[in-house]
Amino acid sequence: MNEQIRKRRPAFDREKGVEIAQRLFHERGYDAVRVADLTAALGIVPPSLYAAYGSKAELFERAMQRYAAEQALPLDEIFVPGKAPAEALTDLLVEAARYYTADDTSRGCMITEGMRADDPVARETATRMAEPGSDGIRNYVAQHNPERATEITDYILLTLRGLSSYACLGRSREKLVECARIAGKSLEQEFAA
Amino acid sequence: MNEQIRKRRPAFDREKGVEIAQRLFHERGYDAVRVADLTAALGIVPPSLYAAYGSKAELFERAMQRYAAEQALPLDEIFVPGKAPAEALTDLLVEAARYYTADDTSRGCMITEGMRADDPVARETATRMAEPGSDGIRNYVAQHNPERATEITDYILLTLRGLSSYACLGRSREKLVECARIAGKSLEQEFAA
DNA sequence: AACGGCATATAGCGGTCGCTATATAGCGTG
DNA sequence: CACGCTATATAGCGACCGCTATATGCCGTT
Repeated sequence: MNEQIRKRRPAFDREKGVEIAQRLFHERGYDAVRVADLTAALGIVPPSLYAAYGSKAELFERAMQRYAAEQALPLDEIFVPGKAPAEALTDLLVEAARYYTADDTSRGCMITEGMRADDPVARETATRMAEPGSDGIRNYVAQHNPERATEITDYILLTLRGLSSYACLGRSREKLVECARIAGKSLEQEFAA
Repeated sequence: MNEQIRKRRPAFDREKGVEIAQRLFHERGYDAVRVADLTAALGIVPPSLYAAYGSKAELFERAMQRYAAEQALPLDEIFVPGKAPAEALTDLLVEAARYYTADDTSRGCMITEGMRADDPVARETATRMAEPGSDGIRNYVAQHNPERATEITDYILLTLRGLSSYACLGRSREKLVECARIAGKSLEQEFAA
């Protein structure tokens, strides 16, 4: 009795799996997502996940690469030449506020929050992936105020962390945008001639 | 052979245990601290911990109460009557920057970071314990700018989150203080008559 | 049609988690 | 001293973790 034969489903879509994993990791954070959550969401069993991606940490890295490629802040569009730097950087903060509240399932910045994971491998991966963004901001700031570039960039990055954390708490988009605007007012003084 | 008798050590100091637990939780966060870490640090075995504190979550609550009582920002000293509100709130941010970098083992604000724990019970406990501080700031702001009290308070709380998160990343006290000062400059405009 | 290789499935490993049933040591009380 | 109570110790529970050894169904190739 109960002679159920083992059904084999067709091969699953690897890239689609990364997309689903990205959503899960972004929604709950690396530590809170279990391998069982991933396999359930992907409709597969653990060996398929490991055969396809190697490990939970490697799947996380692929998910973050996808995130960075698709949902990174468009620095090029925000840092247009000729725009006042204080205005551009305020736009960056406001745009971040909007990105971080794009939907109520994915909260905050996936990379920023990944840097705070308990798992050291995930943390280092996220920290590494955060560098291009930080460098992009630092380079832009240095072009307009080289003497204060480090301080201003730290202030921007710290405010971005505040925005991401606030988003993770479920604070509204309006609240975040308003905070971003207030934070931007400090920049006018920093870039005043 | 190996007839080792069971030695019973004298009763351990409950309050000292809370102090040690506070340091551990503050250093690594609720989720990253295991019961085994706590019992090892306290020099006891699990049943003693559960007999004394009930559970890991209850010990965390007692540790946070101790933290709130001993290491909360001295709002009364910072919000002195007659002081310009922008200056007082900037002092609050700068003082937070100093508190959050008091030593290299306890990073950030224990309550602020507790609100981001994966464990829902710990998260709710921290969220509850954060309310008096938030209310204190909101009340002070409302006394000087009732129309913008919500927005300014959100900005302060968001910046405090940024400071705490930056501290958890190991950023230096100097960096945090400088960020706090820059953040404070927005407040001058908010309170300008 | 026959078959080799691989992606799937079942089942479960070793480890760790928070927590506890049970036994015993030592203190306070008479 | 004798006793009872409580806080300690031993030992381990059940659940879950990330991960994998092994078997088998399916596909592409010939």
